[in-house]
Amino acid sequence: MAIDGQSPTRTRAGARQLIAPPKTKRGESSRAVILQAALDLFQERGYEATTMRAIADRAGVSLGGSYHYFPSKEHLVLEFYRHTHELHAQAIKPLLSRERDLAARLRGTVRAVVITCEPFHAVAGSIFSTVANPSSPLNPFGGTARPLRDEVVALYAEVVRGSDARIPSDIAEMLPLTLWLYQMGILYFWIFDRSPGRLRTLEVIDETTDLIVRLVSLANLPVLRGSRKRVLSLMKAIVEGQA
Amino acid sequence: MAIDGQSPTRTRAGARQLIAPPKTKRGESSRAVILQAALDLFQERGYEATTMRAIADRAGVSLGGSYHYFPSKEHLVLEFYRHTHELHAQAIKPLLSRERDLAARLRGTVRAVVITCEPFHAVAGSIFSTVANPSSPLNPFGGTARPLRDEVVALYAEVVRGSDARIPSDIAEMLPLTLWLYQMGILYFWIFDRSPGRLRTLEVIDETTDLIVRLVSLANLPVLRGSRKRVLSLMKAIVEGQA
DNA sequence: GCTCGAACTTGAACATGTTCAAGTTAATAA
DNA sequence: TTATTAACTTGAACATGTTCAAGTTCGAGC
Repeated sequence: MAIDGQSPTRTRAGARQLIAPPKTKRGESSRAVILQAALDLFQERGYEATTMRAIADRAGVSLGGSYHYFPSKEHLVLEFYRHTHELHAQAIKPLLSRERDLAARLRGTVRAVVITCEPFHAVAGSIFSTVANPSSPLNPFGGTARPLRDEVVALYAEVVRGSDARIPSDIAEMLPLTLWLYQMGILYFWIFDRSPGRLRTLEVIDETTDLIVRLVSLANLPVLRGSRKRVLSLMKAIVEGQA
Repeated sequence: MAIDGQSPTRTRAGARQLIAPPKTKRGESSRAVILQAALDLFQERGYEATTMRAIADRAGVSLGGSYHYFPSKEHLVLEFYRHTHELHAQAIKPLLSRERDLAARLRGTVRAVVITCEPFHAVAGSIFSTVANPSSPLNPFGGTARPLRDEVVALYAEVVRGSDARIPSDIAEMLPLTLWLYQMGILYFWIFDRSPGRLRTLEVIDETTDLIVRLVSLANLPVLRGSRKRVLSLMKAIVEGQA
């Protein structure tokens, strides 16, 4: 028995290991068919109820097959996550090119998140918890999922940049990351939301986006100057320490 | 193959089932010895690296033994969580009876959280992710862990109540829950903190507790009245909808 | 002291994520 | 055409959390 704090058979080894993309036509098609099977099954049954054996079955490959292309089951979820991000980005394109009001842009963007994710609502809980795990490759503060997180943050940067709101530069710098974090909070709320049509979440989104925009505009008040400076420099320190 | 979104062998059944407390001396001692073994092992090796077989071994019972007293491995963590809560409550007793300044009470309380949890820092990540899982019995928004969460919220109510700060009643009502949520955020930051002596977390605590107290005192400003009302009624609606 | 049954204990069996040594395929070089 | 070899595929084997039918213990009631 190992006493060194590591299990003798640490099953997470593969999770850190990079896997080269397919090198042949056959490989490409195998990867695609496995991924599609996984995406479908996650949506049909949820994360935990989807077994690697079921994925292999539906993809028409053998059990070990997926592991040639994806280091772990979690990595398959990462692709799932990327997929919904692309749906979301696509969905808000018209809004972002038409609307200039910051509150409306923000509201529309966050509403689009939960609307895009609605088909996966039943599944979302277990995925979220995997995402929250600091040692998971899906953790947005960690390594593997970092690029995807940066894409989402960039999307919120675009929400802010394309608006006609005049925002002090120190706030504008931190706002996208803050909004991403805020979106995570909304998603967590949405997971617990059992109201019909997820109306409660939509209400909370409307109310909070409005509040955020109002708070940003209030931040210039003399009484708030001090706190604002402190908040922003704290956030900056945290972000920099993280990188 | 089941297509109904439930795995044919749902292994979470036991997790919801209540288990009666031991009825005999032998049962009591078995439960205690299993729990102690689990607590020790979690601390030594972490959550994932601790196997049910190892717990059974150290406790001197057979593999299935634990399942007579704890419905799942996660329920053993719940006890672990309760244990640290008790350590924490004990640790801040002197502070709460001596100090009256709100900022100092809050700072001391939150500092005590991370100091109490320090021995489990390496383990905390996997535990946190279990806690975040909406379908886990450990989830504080869910069922089983609710009483424990209420205890922690009550502790923050005491932090506020025992201070000499004069806080508007509508804020005072929501503050304990907010502070509990804030503490969760700090813990999540702390999990990622690799600075020596966890100094960065302590700095963030000092800065943020100060900011919170300052914000509370600013909330009476006329310009902030509107936002404050909206924030508080939103929070109230959320809390009530949750229950 | 004896019996009965609830409380407790056991460990084989199961489903699952992951590993890996061995096998198969097919594109390129000769 | 044939040989070479990297890419790809396979499925048995492993460790693990959990279940459960079958056994054991021991105190209450006679």
